[in-house]
Formats: sequence, structure tokens, C-alpha cells
Amino acid sequence: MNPKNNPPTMQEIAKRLGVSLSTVSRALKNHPRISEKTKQEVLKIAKEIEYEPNQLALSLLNKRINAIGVVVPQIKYHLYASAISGIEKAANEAGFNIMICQTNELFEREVSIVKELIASRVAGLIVSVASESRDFAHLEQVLRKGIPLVLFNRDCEQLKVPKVVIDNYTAAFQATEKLIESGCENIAFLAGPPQVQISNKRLTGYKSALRKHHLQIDYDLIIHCEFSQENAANATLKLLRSRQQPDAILAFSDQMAIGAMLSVKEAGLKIPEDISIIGFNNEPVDLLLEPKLSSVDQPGFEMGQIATQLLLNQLEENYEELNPPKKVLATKLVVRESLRF
Amino acid sequence: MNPKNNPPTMQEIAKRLGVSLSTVSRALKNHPRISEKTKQEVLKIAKEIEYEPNQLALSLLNKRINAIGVVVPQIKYHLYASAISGIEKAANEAGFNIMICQTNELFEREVSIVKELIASRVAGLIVSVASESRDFAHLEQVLRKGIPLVLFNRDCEQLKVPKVVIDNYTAAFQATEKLIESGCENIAFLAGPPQVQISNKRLTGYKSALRKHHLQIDYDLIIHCEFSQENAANATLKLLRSRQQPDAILAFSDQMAIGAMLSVKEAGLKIPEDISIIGFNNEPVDLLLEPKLSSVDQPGFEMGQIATQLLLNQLEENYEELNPPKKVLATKLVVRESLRF
DNA sequence: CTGAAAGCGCTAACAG
DNA sequence: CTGTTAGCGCTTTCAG
Repeated sequence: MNPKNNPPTMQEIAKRLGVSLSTVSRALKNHPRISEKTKQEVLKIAKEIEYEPNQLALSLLNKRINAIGVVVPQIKYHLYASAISGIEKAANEAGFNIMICQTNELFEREVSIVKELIASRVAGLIVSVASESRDFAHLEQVLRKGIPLVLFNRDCEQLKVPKVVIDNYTAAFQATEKLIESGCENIAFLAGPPQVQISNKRLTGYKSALRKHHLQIDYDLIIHCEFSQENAANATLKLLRSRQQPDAILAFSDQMAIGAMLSVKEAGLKIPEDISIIGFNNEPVDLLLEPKLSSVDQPGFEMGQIATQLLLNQLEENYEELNPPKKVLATKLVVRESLRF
Repeated sequence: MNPKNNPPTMQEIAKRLGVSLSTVSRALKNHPRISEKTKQEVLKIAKEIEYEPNQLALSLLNKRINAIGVVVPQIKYHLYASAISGIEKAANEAGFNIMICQTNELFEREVSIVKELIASRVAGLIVSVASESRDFAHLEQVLRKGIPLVLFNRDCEQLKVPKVVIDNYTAAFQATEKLIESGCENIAFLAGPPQVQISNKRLTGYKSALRKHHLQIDYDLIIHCEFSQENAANATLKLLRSRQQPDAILAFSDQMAIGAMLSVKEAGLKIPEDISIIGFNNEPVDLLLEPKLSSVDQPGFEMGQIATQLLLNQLEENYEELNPPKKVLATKLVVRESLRF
């Protein structure tokens, strides 16, 4: 029992044994040029006093800590929880820890988190930008400082860094086409805030699909709102009261799709008979809804793993900063009961 | 553009200005005994070269980093996601960062995570133990080293440390009583693994309620299984085939309650007419189920905040290690459609 | 008001 | 095989 005591150091081991610090160091890291006997003695004392190497001191020498900073909007979103697991796995395998931070979609938080992670000298950053963020000077600074950075999921065109995203355009295109093929003609799109680039990509995909099938693009059926069930529910209420009632809704996320479902049901309409609905993310909850929600499945875990790989590549000694790679992963529309057949 | 360059140091500022290192240090931290002029010059250059203090060096001096280690089973559980937000808020307000780690309920992971956090010299640890864990030597070591530790939610009686938990006994007692009052007589309990202490507390509460109301305790109606929808669904299948079919199920978690619901429905039984169901955690999904799931609400965010406060108290200079406090928070049974009236 | 020097815990040359 | 030394970036005495 030595509470409040300073943690044991190599210095202490050295003193106890009457050897030099470097001998202890060598013994502890299994250096070849050390006698078996000294080694065992050192190891014994180390165990005795519960010596743990001070990562701080090591990190100061390496000029960086053995950890990757992960910045996401919210860990509770299924996509980010999966991605974090993927990152964690890949990072641990490479001997790195991860420091998870959530921005809660706030720009200010994002800026200060990134700043702090840099100050903590993380080895690199894996980021999915907050929905509020329009200005990316904080990330450009990361680049300027030569700190490895990878973006995932929420892309940001102006930043020239390695990134992993899904093919948002195609995903939305296919989902929209599916709705059209099942007979829907007035398809609404519940988009995210207008500054969210992946939302805009999906919007483009949606419009393309309409155009391809010679359907009019009705701007009353395109609504931008914050990511939340409640906002989406309100937006849907508005949609249902609009001149041209929709017969399908494509939502930016499952959370938003669920908001839509609630409003649709409340209005006494049937899903999918009156209105078909498709969301994004393939959250586990989709299976529990009635009707079961159709959704675009995104490979979150894989996205995390690849993002980490891209980061680790940059950490390699001989990394060449060519054109930063952009991995685009395919999605899969999972058709369930919320779609007419 | 100076990628791969070392980050700027105070040394550099000193050289550029032809002053000493200590002057720069003083200027940067607004020391009283420094001329306004020098200060401004230093500040100007600091901004110019985008100097960021090296937390690593500071931490080495302080012998610890400015962060609290948070160890939870899985961040995706609603309860832990909320608790983390509470911890994050309280920690940030006190100037601390948090390092979130998930054990995935694995004992081995927990041990190695705790070890690494110690090696990284976190200021303290906030932990919710993995379901697998029966041996707590790794946490006792934390105590022995005098590193502040707080447990939350998943209690562990043998560890004498500050903790925040809910009143598991009463919560289960009340839930069971509610079922009894609504006319149920064969109430099953879907428990967690037998080594999980809070599950056993709930079990005790459940039994007490039965006894109070002179109902027989039927051990066929008590099933231990791993926390997962699937396991719970299988366990429920077994229950439904048992000699005495239950007319109510109290589940350790909402995830498990959901598994139970699926099996019950699949068996062609009606909820709540044939079987009433109550879960724990009050997950947002409960509201989306049909019927809406009744659940014991736990104040996750608050639990996180209090846990952090208990940790910060230990960090105070003059902390007296008396009897470690144990905060027991009240829960609230949220009655919804899955209960008969 | 400013500078020099020691030291936080450890590693890595460089000498023996 | 082992010891000595310098240094990672910074704060903090102690001297000017």
C-alpha cells in the first residue's frame, strides 16, 4: 500500500541492484548483450515493485504517442460505433491505441478536439467531420504540420488527404431507382443540412435517377433538415401537407427515416401501401420496426479498418506523398417491408 | 509546407528572438515578471510558426497526462453512450480529456486496456467491468498504485472504491411487483451471466417481490444467458416450451427483452395479452417497438457525471481516503404497451 | 526583468 | 557485458 506514491521507475530498480540505468533498460527490453543473470535479477525486482514503463517518457523520445486520434460526430450512431470497432481492431494489431472523441456535430468542439489531439502528439488522426463544419482550416493545419490524417464517411472535397467513403451518389441513385421501379412517382428526399457534402452527393444521385426515368424534380419534395428523428418527423409532416403528396421517401439516415415513419403512421397512412420508405445505415433497429425498414447498408467496420490502414501507410518510413488515395466502398440496398414490391 | 518536419518548439522561438528558453516559457504563460514587449514578440512568433505546447513534455513533468481513462464493455449500448457523454462533459469542464476504451466484455481485453492506460499515466480511471470478469487483480493493482479509480453501473463488491450504481435490487423488485399487480403469476427472469453482480442483485429483487406476494419461485423460470438479443431469444424459446409457461418476462436489458419479444411473437403469442415484458435501460428503440417496450430507466448521463466528480475529488490535493463513497441512483419504471393494465 | 541549470523517465550512441 | 552521457520539450528554482 503506497498510495499517492510516485510510480516505480527504472532508476529505482537500478539503485536496488547497484547497477546502472542502462543495464536495467537493456534487461527490460531483452537486449542481446546482457548477462542472463542480471536480466533475471532486474526482471524479478521489476515484477516485485510492479514496474510499468512510463509511456510518457517513451513518447517524449519518439516525439509522439502511440495512439491514433479518432474524431466522430457521435459514437452512438451505429455507423460510427462499427467504424470505431474497425479502427480499434486495425490499430491494436499495429500496436496503436485509439483516442475516441465526439464532436456532437459541433464545429467548435471539432476545432478544439483536433487542437488538443495535436498537442497530445497523437501519431495521426482519423476524422469524420461534424455536420456544422464548413471551414476546414483546423484540418488544413494538421496537414501543414505533416501529421497523418485520414477522412472517412463524411467527405470534404477541398481537403486533399487519403479518405474512405461510400459511393453516395450511386447508393442514392440505386435506392431512388428501386422506388421508381416499384411504381413510385413522387419521391421525396429528406436530406441533411445543405453544407453536408455527402448529403449533397446523395441528392445528386437521387436527381439523376429521377431524370433517367423522366420524372420531374419537384423541389417541394426535397427537404433539408438536421439529423434527428424529431426534425425528420416535422419535415415529413410538412411533406404530407404539400401540394403533391409523396408516395415514397428516401431519407439521409435511418434515424430520419424513422422520424418519417412515425409521422406517416400518425397521419393514418400505410407503409408501404401509401408511402414507401428507404433509409441509410442499416441500423439494427430497422429489423425491429413495423414495417421493417429498408436501408442502404454501409460497411462501417470495413471503413474503419481501411481508414486505419491508410493512416498506418502514412506512418511508414518511406511514405511517398503522391496523390492521396480515395477508397470508395460499395453499398448494398437492403430491401425490407417498407418497400412495395 | 513542411511535412515530416518536427513540430515547432519553444527552443525555436527563443533562438529566433535571441532570448532564453525560460523567457519564452514565461511569456507564453503570462508570467508577471516579464516585459510586455518581449511577451508580445514571443506571442507573435509563436502564432507565426503555429507553435502548440507539447503536452507530452508537460505531462512528463506532471507525471501524468491530462486525461481520464474510461473503460466500458461496449460504447454502442445506450447506457454507456449516455454515461460517456456525462463523463465527457464533467471531465472537459474540469480541464480533462477522456480516453474511451471498450472491452467487448472480454476479461483479457480489460486487463490489457487497464495496463496500457496505467502505462500512459492517465490521471484516473472510470470503469464498468466486463461481464466476463471474475478476477479483479488488475483493478486492485490500480488501487495499490494509488491511481484514482471509480466504478460505475457494473458494481463489484470486493473492490473498495468510490462507485456509482443504480439500485438494482429495488429496480427489479418494483418491476416484478408491477407485473404481479397487473395479474401475472408466472414471471420469468432473463438474467445475465451468473458472475455479473448487478444481475444477481436484480435477481434477488425479483425473488423478494415474488416472496412478498406469496408467489412460488420457480427456478425453471430463471434463465442465465449472455447479453444479446439472440441468446435471449433462444432462452425465451426454451421458456415457452417449459412445463409452466410464463405470463411475464423481466429481462436484464432491453436488448434481451427485445430478443424475448421476437420469440414470443414468433410463437404466435400476444404481448401483453399473453405475456407482459419489461426490460432495463430504456433504450430509445423501446418507443419504436410494437408493442412499445416497458423498461427501467437508468440515469446514464448523470451516472457518468457523478462518476467523474468522484474521480475529480480523489484528484484533489487534500483528498482523504475515508470510506469510499457509494452513490446509489434511483431508477424509474417506464410503463408502456408491453404491460397489461 | 532575464538567463543558466537541473530534472521529469527513458533510450541510444559512445566508451570502456 | 556494463557504465556514462546527452537529450526528447518543458517548467522551475536559483542566480543575476
